Amino acid sequence: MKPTTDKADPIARARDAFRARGMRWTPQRRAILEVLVGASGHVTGVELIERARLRDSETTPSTVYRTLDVLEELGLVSHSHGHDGREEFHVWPVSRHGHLACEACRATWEIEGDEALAITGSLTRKRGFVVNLSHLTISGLCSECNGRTGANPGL
Amino acid sequence: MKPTTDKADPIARARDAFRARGMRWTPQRRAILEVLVGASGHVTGVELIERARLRDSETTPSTVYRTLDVLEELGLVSHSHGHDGREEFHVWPVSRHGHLACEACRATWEIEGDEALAITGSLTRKRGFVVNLSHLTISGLCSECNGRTGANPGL
DNA sequence: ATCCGTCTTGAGACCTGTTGCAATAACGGC
DNA sequence: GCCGTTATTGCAACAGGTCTCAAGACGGAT
Repeated sequence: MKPTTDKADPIARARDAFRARGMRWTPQRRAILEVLVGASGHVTGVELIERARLRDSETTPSTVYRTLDVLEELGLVSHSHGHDGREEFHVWPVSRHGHLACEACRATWEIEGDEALAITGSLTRKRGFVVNLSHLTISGLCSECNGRTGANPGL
Repeated sequence: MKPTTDKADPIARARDAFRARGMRWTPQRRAILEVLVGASGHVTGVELIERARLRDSETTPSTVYRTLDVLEELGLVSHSHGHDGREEFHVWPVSRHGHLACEACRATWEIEGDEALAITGSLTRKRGFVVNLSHLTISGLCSECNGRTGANPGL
C-alpha cells in the first residue's frame, strides 16, 4: 500500500511544500525540480537553464530564476556569488556552509563547522550580526597559488 | 618654484603611476580620476558613470569599467560585490578592510583590524589561504533587523 | 615638428539576471 | 466535470558588466 506522498521522494516533498504555502504545482516547476535532483554541488544559473531546456526546450530563463527564488525561500537551494559576482546555486544543501574561492586557480572549498564558527562567531558576539553563511564566498589565494605567484603585496 | 609633480596631488600621483608602468595618461582617465577624488566611501559602477558623464557627456561605460580595473591593479580603488552581486567600488582605500552588509536594512559596516584578523587568521593558519579582504562582503542580518524579524530559522 | 608603434577608446554585440504585463492554467468550490 | 480566482508563465524590454575590433591618440624616437 503506497502512501499518496512518498516521504522519501524529494520531488513529492517539494510539491507538498509548494501546496502547503498556497503555491501551485506546475509542469515547469516539476521540470526544474527534476533537473535539481540530478544536479549536485554548485551549479550556475546558465547551467540550470541549459539542463532544463534538455527536458523542455520551451523553458525560459525568467521561469527558471523565479523558481529558484521560490525554492530558496523554501530552503531547497541556496545561492552565493562567485568572485566575479555571478550566481552559483547550491542544491539540496546538506549542511549550511560558506565557500572559499581561489581567484587564481578557481578552485573552491567549503567552510563549515568550527571553521565557519570562527568566522561568524566573533561577528555575532561583538555585533549581534547573524551571518548568512550559505551566501558567503570568501575569495583570495589558496596556499598553492599564493606560493606560486610569489610576493603579492597584499590583496 | 613649483615641482613638476606635486606629491600631494592624488591626480598627479596617479598620472605618474600610470606612466611608470608604461601606461598612457589620457583625458578620459584624468576625468575618471577627478570623479574619484570627489567621491568617498562606496560607489556603484553606475554612479561613477553618471558622474563622469557630468564632466564629459561622451563617457562610455566600457572606458569607465576598464579604467577602474586598471586603478584597482594600481591599488587606487578596490571593489567588492553587494549582496545582490553588483559591484561596489571603494575609493582611495585608507586601510584594507572588508564589509558587512545587512540584507534587510541594507546598512553596511567595515570590518578591519582585529575583527578582520579573526576572520582571515584562521583560514591563513589552517589552510594557508590568503583572504582578499577588500573584496569581501559578508551578508546577513544586523542585530536590529534580526531582533525585528524575529525567528528567522537560520539564514 | 613629425613619425610610428602600440596602448586606449568607442560602438555595439553579447552575457547573466530582473521586471512589467498580458495571457494562461492550477486548483478549490459547486 | 465546469467555473472563477489568482498564482504563474512567457515575452520582451531593461539593467549592469564584459568583450571584440576597427579607429584614434599618447608619447618616445628622429
